[in-house]
Amino acid sequence: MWKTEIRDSAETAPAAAPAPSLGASLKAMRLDRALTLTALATESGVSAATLSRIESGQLSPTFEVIAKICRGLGTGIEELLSYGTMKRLAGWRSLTRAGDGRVIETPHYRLELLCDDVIRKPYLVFRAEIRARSLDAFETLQAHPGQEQVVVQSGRVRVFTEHYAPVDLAPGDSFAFDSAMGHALVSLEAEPAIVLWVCDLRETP
Amino acid sequence: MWKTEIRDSAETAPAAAPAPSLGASLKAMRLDRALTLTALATESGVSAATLSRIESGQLSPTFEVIAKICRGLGTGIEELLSYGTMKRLAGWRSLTRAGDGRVIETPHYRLELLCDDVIRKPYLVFRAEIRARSLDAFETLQAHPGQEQVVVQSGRVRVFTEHYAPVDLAPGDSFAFDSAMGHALVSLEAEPAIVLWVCDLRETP
DNA sequence: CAAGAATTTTGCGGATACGCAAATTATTTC
DNA sequence: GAAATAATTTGCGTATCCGCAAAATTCTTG
Repeated sequence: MWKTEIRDSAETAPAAAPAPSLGASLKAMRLDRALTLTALATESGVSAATLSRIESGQLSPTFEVIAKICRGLGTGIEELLSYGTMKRLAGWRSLTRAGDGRVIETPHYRLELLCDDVIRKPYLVFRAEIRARSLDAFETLQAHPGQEQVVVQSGRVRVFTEHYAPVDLAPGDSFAFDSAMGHALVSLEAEPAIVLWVCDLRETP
Repeated sequence: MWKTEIRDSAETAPAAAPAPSLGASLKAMRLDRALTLTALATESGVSAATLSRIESGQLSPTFEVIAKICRGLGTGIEELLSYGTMKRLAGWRSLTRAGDGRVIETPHYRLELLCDDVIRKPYLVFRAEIRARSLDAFETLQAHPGQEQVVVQSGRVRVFTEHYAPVDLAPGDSFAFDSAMGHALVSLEAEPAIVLWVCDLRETP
């Protein structure tokens, strides 16, 4: 049906936990920037002693000092925590032949996911057949965090979004929107319309 | 050419600083999930007293308890910290009519960006005309952080990627890959192939 | 509005983090 | 290779965190 090949992967970390080791990450980042403990101490306003103990894992720093350190390093917490710990998956690729995608059926759409076996992709791409013919078919408009974009392949579709007048799209047209608005697509013709759909579920920052 | 409409936006926050207020964010997140302090306490293993003092800002928690709280909430640190402080841009949308996208010409491709006036979109979608006929035309393979996915619309294309044998794609086929591998697309026919291209430049974490 | 339950806040004691300064270890220089 | 300098680690005292249990507050319910 579909397959992904993976070239090179590092072992997975304990998962959800915010950080395997703050100390190691901090040390790695500091050394990569060629900073001494005392230098970072002056830069961040956290004593070298404390930095030392954090790096050696014999102390769980206060949020206040974490913030100071980040400011001193000019970085965000997330980057600091994940530094050096990137479970990088290099050189992957994935192929889905025409018609071979995983299919999801809903009352209104028929979705065919393309290359959805890749876990780390932050977005989804699927081919959708728009079957709904009118807004009445929808009980409520879909709304969720993230954003999406459609490109019409064939047929004509009308896009309803919460705060706006509907927009009609012909083949070749593209439409992007904040998924937080309720939204729905309907076909304007008897024949189901086909659209390419890109969907990113991440919170819009 | 294109236009974006914006519905509602909140003012921007002080930027780089790791967190304006951890307490406020935590409280917001906890309340949004309809959790009581005691409930979160059992969930996270941090006493309700401590949680209370964190929320009211009279205590700078240890990294250890921050981690526990995140685990209890099933969230990452970054999301927790930025919760409620999102410079959210709600209800935007953007339309590009067929042929109206911004065009970028390269020796090998003709790219038409779709809905590229939306700044906060973490990915790019464009329609590409593949003109290159052989790998020789490329000096070096493109490589950059991120990942991309193509869906063939018409024509037949061959995808070269650094560590693999080339893959041939026919209309309807879709192919996703890590952009860190060198990559190039060529048309297998005289007529330029048309592909829909989704490109996410963010570092694969 | 009073009685009851649930949620949040406040004392308090023990544990821990943090900065200063001294001691140890690593690096450089003559 | 010894002396000097730089970098990191180790006592130690104070300030702060954190959990337990009790007090105060808010939310139900008759």
